[in-house]
Amino acid sequence: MTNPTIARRRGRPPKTDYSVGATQGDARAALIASGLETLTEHGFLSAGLDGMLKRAGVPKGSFYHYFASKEAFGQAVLERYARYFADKLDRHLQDDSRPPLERVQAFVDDAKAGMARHDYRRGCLVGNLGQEAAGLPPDYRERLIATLADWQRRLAACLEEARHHGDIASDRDPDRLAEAFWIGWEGAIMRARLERSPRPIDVFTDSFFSGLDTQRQGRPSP
Amino acid sequence: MTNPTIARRRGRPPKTDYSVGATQGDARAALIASGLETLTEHGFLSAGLDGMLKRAGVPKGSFYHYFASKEAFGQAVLERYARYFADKLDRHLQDDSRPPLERVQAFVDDAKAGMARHDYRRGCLVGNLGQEAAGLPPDYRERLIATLADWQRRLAACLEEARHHGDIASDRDPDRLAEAFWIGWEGAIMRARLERSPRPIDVFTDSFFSGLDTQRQGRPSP
DNA sequence: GATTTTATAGACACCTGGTCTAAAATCATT
DNA sequence: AATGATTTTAGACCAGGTGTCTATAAAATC
Repeated sequence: MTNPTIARRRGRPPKTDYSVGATQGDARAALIASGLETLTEHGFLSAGLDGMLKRAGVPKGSFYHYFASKEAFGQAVLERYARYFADKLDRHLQDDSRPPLERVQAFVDDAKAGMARHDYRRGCLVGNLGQEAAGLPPDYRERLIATLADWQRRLAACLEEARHHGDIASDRDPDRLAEAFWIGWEGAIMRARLERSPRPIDVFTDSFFSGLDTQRQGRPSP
Repeated sequence: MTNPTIARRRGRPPKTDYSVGATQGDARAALIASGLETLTEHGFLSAGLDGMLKRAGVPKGSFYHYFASKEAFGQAVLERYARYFADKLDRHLQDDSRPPLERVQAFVDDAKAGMARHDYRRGCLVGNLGQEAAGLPPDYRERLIATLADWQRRLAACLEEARHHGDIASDRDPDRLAEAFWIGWEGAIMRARLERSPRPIDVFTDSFFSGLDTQRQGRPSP
């Protein structure tokens, strides 16, 4: 709502406009940013274009110049979100200055802080759209599944390191652990949003970590 | 869709109609049953009354005779679902003929079979509505939180038994474990629906059980 | 400078979905 | 049997959503 309204002048904008402000002149980017905010909060189906247009300060007529339909728009937003999230994952999970499991915890803390910053009103776009999959165009399903598989690969690589590092029992499969992580993660984000509290995320991650290695349960190793 | 269409005659129906058929004459029950099917698949906001009315064989005009609004209808459906689910839980978790953890697995198998029966198109109503909480009337949030707390109590009691039974490490808190279970459970149901597969449920439950007791990881106990 | 291309403005058509009112059919009572 | 009350229904209504269309303006191209 505090978004700077981009130039509303009629007709093709002057070339120099692009260098004026951050989002100024780039209606498409403003629309996607607005879509990210709205879709992470309300999902796709019950989100109205009008609200997103107003938030971006872009008139309706411009929307269909940049996107073929609301459906195509949603895909663009999802793609952007997936990239944003994968970058965040890599930033933490490939941080060689810390042991692997600490990197995972750092990612969790980062995500938790993000949720708190928005008063636990926004969730994970993948989770939101996943729940709506029944009413979404079929291509969405594939994209969502592929996105989760991508995140799983990135996490599994880090867990594999943790296993070599001795923090995960050697008979556990990092890939399956990563799969379990994202399954539970989506549940935790959903619940955190429902209760407007970070607690579900903590309960889940503690449970996840405590299942990796028996040391964490205060039992002597063999 | 194969639901028996109830009498569509106009005006007040004859008194004897109530004894004719099972659902006949009871439009309210038919509506709730229809709502259960639709809302578990599509959620609340993007579900249209028309579809549910058609499925129930009840004309549109009748709806507001039985319910004050779509919102009140949703609450009635949720209440019904919570009761149905709590009954299912108790049926399994209080089955004294089996050890506690086997009862949990029996519940999981039951739920899995239910999902398969509907081709993984229907999910958990609590999960669906939870994800939509941002756009739902505020009373929904409380009801959803209370419902999950109720399920948590029922599961915790069973896990407490399991702890006495020696299947759970004595330093683990059954209540917190139960909390973690439902957090992950909702994630698993969501993912199973997205992938139209029981695998996410298996991955989650295996992960949950393997975190309860180190014995399950093939390590010698102290 | 004339033409074409790109971008915007905002009304409008069309549809769907939730709500409400007036009417229809039956019951209850005299 | 006639009248009034009760229960159910049909369909109109209106708000809000998506997508379209024409007019306009600036820039690029010729």
